[in-house]
Amino acid sequence: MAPVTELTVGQVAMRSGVAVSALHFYEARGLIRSHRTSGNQRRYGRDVLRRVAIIKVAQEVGISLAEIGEALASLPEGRTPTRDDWNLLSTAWRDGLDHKIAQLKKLRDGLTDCIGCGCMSIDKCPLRNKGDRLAREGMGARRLILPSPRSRGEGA
Amino acid sequence: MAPVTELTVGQVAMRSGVAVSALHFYEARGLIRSHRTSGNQRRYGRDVLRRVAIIKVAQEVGISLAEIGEALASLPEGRTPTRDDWNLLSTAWRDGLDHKIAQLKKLRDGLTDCIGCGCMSIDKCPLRNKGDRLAREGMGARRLILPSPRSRGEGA
DNA sequence: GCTTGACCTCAACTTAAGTTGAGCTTGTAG
DNA sequence: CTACAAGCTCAACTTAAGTTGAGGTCAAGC
Repeated sequence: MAPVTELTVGQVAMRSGVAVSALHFYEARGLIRSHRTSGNQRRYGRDVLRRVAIIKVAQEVGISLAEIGEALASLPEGRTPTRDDWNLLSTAWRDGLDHKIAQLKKLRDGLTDCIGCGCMSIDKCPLRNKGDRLAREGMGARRLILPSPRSRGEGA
Repeated sequence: MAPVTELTVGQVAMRSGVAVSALHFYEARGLIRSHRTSGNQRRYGRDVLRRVAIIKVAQEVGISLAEIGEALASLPEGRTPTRDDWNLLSTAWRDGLDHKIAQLKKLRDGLTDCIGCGCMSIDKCPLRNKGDRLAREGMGARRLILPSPRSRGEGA
């Protein structure tokens, strides 16, 4: 029984519930790391399970892989989060989530107001008129966020 | 003063705040319609503004173009929504929004619980263990929704 | 009558987060 | 020692919602 602390991709996939291809992908993105055997196969330390768990939680919260990567990388020495690190991360993420919920509520209330209102006259719709601002501020509910390299849609 | 009721793409873009290319795109998707001049240029009726307004609101709520298209198409004769139609649509969408908010709240509460907890031991994390279910139910917060044609990630 | 500017089509590119497949290597069990 | 499972790399594909660009037409002002 040599130290079985090393895990293969397949084992990590099984235990973490993410696909092997996803693990490769995360590694390419720098979210997890591995070393290789003489035969070029990946071996992971057990800490990878923690990292993957965090990645999954963060994703559910709506954090992009890029952001997750930054958060993990910003930790001292890029170490796998300790309990304290995790407190920091999860607190920040929870706050983001709170914010998103608040935005959605605003939107819902707008929509509620809108239901009986004169929306159909286009110009005096509360949602149309405050919704714009809301959307431009970048809430997370849009399916795909395009940074839009050059915005050329200037009004007038 | 002949009926100036006809709008060019550019005019619609200006008045609705969406790019010309997006209007083309919506048209290709069947969300809006136009007829053409002898010179093959698009002309829109004023109702297009209403449709576009609705599309934008629905998008903010997190509805995909496909769903919006279906909703619009499901109206009798595929007409541009009347006030009553709009009531129906917006009510349904608001309910969806409510649901999404509820999901996010659950997630946030899980995260809150998680902050002080023994998460880092991976196995006994409440979020890890109920979060899975939550996520699989398909909440809207994930950035990109992949229908995943064949799911092959069967556990054990 | 010609030159802008708005319009047209169509194809290719973008981002995110992976998946799928081909073609090849490793490792292990019988 | 030889299969066969698992691993490897790399490229191409997927979805959503458009954008960007090339190459060509239309309309209006001067």
